[in-house]
Amino acid sequence: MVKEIGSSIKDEVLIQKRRAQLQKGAVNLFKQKRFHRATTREIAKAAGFSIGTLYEYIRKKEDVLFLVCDAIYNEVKARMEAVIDTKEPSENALYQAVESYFQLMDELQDEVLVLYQELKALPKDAQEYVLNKEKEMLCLFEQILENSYANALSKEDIILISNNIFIQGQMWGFRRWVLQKEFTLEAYTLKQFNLLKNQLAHQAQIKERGGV
Amino acid sequence: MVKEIGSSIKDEVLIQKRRAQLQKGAVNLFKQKRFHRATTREIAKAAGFSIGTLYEYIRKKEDVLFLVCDAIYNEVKARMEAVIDTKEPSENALYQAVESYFQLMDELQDEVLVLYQELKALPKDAQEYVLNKEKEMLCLFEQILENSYANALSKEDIILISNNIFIQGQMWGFRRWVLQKEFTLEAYTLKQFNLLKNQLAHQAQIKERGGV
Amino acid sequence: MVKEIGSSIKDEVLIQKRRAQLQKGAVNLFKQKRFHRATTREIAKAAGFSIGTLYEYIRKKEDVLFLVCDAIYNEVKARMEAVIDTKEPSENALYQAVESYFQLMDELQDEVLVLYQELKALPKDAQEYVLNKEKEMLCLFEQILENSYANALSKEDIILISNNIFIQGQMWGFRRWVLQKEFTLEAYTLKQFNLLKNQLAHQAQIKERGGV
Amino acid sequence: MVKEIGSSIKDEVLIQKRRAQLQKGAVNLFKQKRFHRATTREIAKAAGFSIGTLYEYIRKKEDVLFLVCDAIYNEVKARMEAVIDTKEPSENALYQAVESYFQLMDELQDEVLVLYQELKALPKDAQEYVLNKEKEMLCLFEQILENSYANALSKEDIILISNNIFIQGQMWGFRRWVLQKEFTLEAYTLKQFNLLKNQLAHQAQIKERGGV
DNA sequence: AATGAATGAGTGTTCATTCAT
DNA sequence: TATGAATGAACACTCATTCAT
Repeated sequence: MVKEIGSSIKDEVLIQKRRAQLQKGAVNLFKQKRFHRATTREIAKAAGFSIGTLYEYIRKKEDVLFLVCDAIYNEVKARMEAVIDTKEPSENALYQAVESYFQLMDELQDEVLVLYQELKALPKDAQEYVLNKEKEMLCLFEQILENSYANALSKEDIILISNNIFIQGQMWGFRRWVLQKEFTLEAYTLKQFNLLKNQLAHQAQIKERGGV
Repeated sequence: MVKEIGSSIKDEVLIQKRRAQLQKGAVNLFKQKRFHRATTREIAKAAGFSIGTLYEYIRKKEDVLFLVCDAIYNEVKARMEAVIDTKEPSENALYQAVESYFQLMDELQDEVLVLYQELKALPKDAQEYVLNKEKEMLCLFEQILENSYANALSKEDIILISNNIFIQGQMWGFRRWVLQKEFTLEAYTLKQFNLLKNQLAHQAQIKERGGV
Repeated sequence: MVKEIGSSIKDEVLIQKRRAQLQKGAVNLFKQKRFHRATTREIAKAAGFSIGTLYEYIRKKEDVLFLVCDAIYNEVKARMEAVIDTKEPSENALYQAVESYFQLMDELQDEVLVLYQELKALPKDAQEYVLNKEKEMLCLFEQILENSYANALSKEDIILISNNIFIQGQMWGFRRWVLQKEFTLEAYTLKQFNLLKNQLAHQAQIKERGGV
Repeated sequence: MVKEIGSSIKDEVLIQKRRAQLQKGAVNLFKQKRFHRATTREIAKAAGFSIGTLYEYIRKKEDVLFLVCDAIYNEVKARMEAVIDTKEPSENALYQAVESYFQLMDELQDEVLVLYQELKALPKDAQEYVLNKEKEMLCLFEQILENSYANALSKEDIILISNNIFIQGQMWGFRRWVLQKEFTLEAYTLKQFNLLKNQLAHQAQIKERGGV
């Protein structure tokens, strides 16, 4: 599923190049200044071209935001899938997934922050597009949990824990002013994974004994 | 600490009344239409007075947002403190706090959503004001954890777990399209608290044995 | 039938006043500079208010044009009807009508010129509105001809001659660089009416003799 | 008198060919979309070449309009002169001229409509160029009238009647929604010519008798 | 000679804010 | 104290025109 943005430029390769430029410049700009406050002229300038050229590659200001969102999620998904596919489901696989995900959230923290800050400003269809990508990511975690802890966890546990992992990754970037002051990424990853492991271990014990 | 908004009206009681009106109308409006998209005229209308009157009680459009933020955090803090004050520190106290907090996040989910969506649009000093209130809340959880699990948890554990609780509460509202489809608030609270308890239990075991 | 333009101003009397101002200024401006070339800022200035105020009384630039058109046709229609109503159908009545109409076209020549220059730029529904008013005017002439020359003229003659009168009136303004150099309005009216009378006389003779 | 448009192309034959292409495409486009609304890109496309190529054959967008005007008037003049040259001045010659002219106005009605709709948008010098061509046409009618009815008509009559003929021809295209619903071109021509003849006959009678 | 990517001045429109009543 | 008409800076977007290839 790809959203068609539209352009009056004929050279497809050039479009790709310019849009990459644009997306990069835009993220940079949006870090300092939110989408709403950034003018189209500023966006153009940040991308290194004129306002006229900007509008050769997009149709609406909104499209810039979409470009940013799309780039992030594609990156996230690509990286996550690369990690997942190569691993046997196991505690180690879960660790690998969590570590990769947290690592990614660290690297892309600006982009992800931008994405979430602006998501609500996108038109409904673009919002759904992003939420779908998000669902796919949640599914990755759910699958790993399911594969590795099928008999320790209920369906509900899996959903809840996946969500917890998901937002703990984002939290690293969102709440950096608290967390990154107290922890290194490694420490954060290790700590959270330990807490997670404890939960899973405990849930397993409980289930063994036949409790809720 | 109270942010001075400024007003040309002398009657303090009237100011309070009008601002309450304003804040209520604004949240209603912002639920449907983000702050950026809402015009001052719409805000005035939602509050039930004219654009001229609006500007008798605020100085800038931004102030409206600030009013909303302030109202939310005051409410949160008030309720949380009520819980804390009446409880001995214990597992039960933690449960009470978590439950109250989640309950509050459920009740105020629109407001909190609005607050977080717009936080970054506020001027730096207002942002800090909000983040300070947030810190106070985190401290509440930290205190309870400290009081009840002092020898089970390291300082880092406390910080991390407080943060986890904090965002899990917000998650209930932010990710409602996933979570509120799968869980009732009670179930969510119970599940998360159980997972939390398991963590704490496991951490305690570990510490007992003299581990990490 | 009145086209609703829309305004955010509540005082109806003020709206009327401002729109009259606007329409007057706009005609003045459009005499020198066509609608398309005139900027909204220029229009506002010509009307004596700021760009912001302009948009308190219209919704779109187009509305200005509509205001102009509407004012003109209402004026034309009102004046023509005043003349017609008071006259018995007769050669004299026809003369009165033609004279009044030509007189009017002389007085409103700028306005009418503007109207016809810009008519095609109006949205379809506004165009129809104007053409309807035009039809009403044609009918006035047709009625007079019918009443006074019923047995001298065929239906087709009436239509054609009405059209001829109609455009001869407009011609006085449109082709002023030729006609107003050669004739006074009185001379033009007299000449054209004489030519018209001759036609009618001849048609009558023809019909009397029973020919086409 | 030919207006110099300017081109960076050396090959004169190619220039003629491309400009013919351009003029044809432009009329087609302007029928649907007025000059002001048509973009240069659309004009280039309608002519079958790129925007870059368009600007090899014109200097300004305006030039396109000028090209259209020029083509129309040259055609009109050529045809009219063909008629004049081959005819003795007489009532029949007048009929031939009127018929040819009306016929042409029928064939070129789109072009003429475009021309008149946009005339006022042309720069002053181009407007004068067109009005001069118009004057030449009026002169053709004046000459025929003068030659054939010299002693029946005053100079003023000749001017007035020439103008009447002229605009009745244009009227056929301009007011097609009324006239072409009621008449065929032949019927219209015949009717108008009859009315004209009656006028001329009557004027002749009057002059004979020595009146005004 | 032909192309089409790049440019940026210019336009319609919005909306926070002011201020006379 | 309340009103709402007036203001103009600021913005998204367009499009005629240029110029390197």
